Amino acid sequence: MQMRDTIRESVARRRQRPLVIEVRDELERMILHGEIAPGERLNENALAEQLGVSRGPVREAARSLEREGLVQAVANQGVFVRKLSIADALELYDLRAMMAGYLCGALAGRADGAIRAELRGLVEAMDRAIAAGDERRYFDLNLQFHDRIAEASGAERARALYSALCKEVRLMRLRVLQGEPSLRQSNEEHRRIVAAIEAGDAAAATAAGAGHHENGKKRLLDTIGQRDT
Amino acid sequence: MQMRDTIRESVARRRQRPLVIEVRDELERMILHGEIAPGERLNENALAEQLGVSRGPVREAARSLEREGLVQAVANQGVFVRKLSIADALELYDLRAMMAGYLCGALAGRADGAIRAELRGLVEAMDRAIAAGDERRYFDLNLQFHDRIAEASGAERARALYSALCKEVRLMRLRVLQGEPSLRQSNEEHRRIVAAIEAGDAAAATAAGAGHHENGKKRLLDTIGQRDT
DNA sequence: GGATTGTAGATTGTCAACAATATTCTGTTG
DNA sequence: CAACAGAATATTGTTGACAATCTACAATCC
Repeated sequence: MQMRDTIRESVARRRQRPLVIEVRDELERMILHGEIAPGERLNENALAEQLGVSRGPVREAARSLEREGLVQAVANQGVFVRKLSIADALELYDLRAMMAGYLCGALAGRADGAIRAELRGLVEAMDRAIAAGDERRYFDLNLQFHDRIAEASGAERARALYSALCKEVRLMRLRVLQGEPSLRQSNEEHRRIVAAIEAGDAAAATAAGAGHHENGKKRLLDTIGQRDT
Repeated sequence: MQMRDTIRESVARRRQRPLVIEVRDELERMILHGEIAPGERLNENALAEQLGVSRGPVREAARSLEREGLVQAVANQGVFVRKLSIADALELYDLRAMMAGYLCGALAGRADGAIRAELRGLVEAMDRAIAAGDERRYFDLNLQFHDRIAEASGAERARALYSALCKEVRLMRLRVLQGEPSLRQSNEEHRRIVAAIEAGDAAAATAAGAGHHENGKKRLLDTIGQRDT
């Protein structure tokens, strides 16, 4: 029974963000910024008052965050910011790497001139940031680089999962000041990813994308001084 | 600040499933059984009355399902059962295959005698089901086989994702009556998975697990008569 | 006759109050 | 003084009501 698309489109354009979404985003921000620490409880009353809404939207937002893995609900006790074990974190890194590989592989099969140029430009900009010793800028560009790949890949579900996994990883709150050599190495990997995408080589792009993300796991293992898988 | 375990245990025992969870499970069941068709709206009032609860829990449950990908919420219009495009479905099959591969690989590194024996037993039982021409039983055992791998893998997040992706795939409501030759082939792949796990060969187990799940995608492509990736 | 506008009904969004449960505090007892 | 019992408090679970918004239909105008 689908009517004219023009109507549906205008409806979609007119729709405004419901309060629940606003609340969810704000809670997510608070958690990711460490304003609510892992293991801490999300007090519905306090949050509702603080955000100027009633408890309903806060509860709905919390359910949303629960499915995303950022919080855990316990019956009659409340929802708590998730506390990651080392094993959890290692698994998250694996999954994120897999997802990144998939996104890169998907993009390799469909990248047009615009996104290719954009990715090349980002890699060069990161080179300049390294040369200028601007780690903060490198960090931002790096984020943008991976976001653009995810968006342009056309793999909507994978992009959403990748994004959620990145957020979950941030629950660890690891300080990853990398230093110049590490940055240079990282951008070299970016270059390999772009090369594989431009060559239309999906397998190589998958491998390059996944491999690049496995560094996070390696750093974590170095930090805690283990040497296992 | 942990007090005696006896108290904590009794608390854990006493806690009952909140209404939201019950509602979520019921809604999920209705959607997966096609009682609410893709594209259809979830009427809060009607569902609340039907389930004997108020709209609050229904709304929270819907948010939960939204994150899981089974429904989609539109502001001021309601939440709708997600309608999958062919592209969506293909992506889901890919992601599920990846996740299954990861689970098999993880299990290869930690499978003890009990789970090995259990998996072997399931494969043999599936053989017998094929011989008896009991497709329904094969279907159940197959589900159990993959569930047990997911549980025993120890990869909690991956297991949850795998489970969610399986549910999403079911939104397609594809009839997959396979016929005996296809079943035989499928169980042969199961055997390969178990062999790789028992050999402790993570790479082989990953490949076998992923490969096995790519059949679903092939069947879908056959069905719609395409030959692309 | 077709398009537009206005109105009525249905539905979602939000809230505040009440009930059920968990946590904390305090006094008592062995 | 430690452990327990019970009250007091805080917090979550659930509900029904009200406001905002959308959808469908009918009356009006060109």
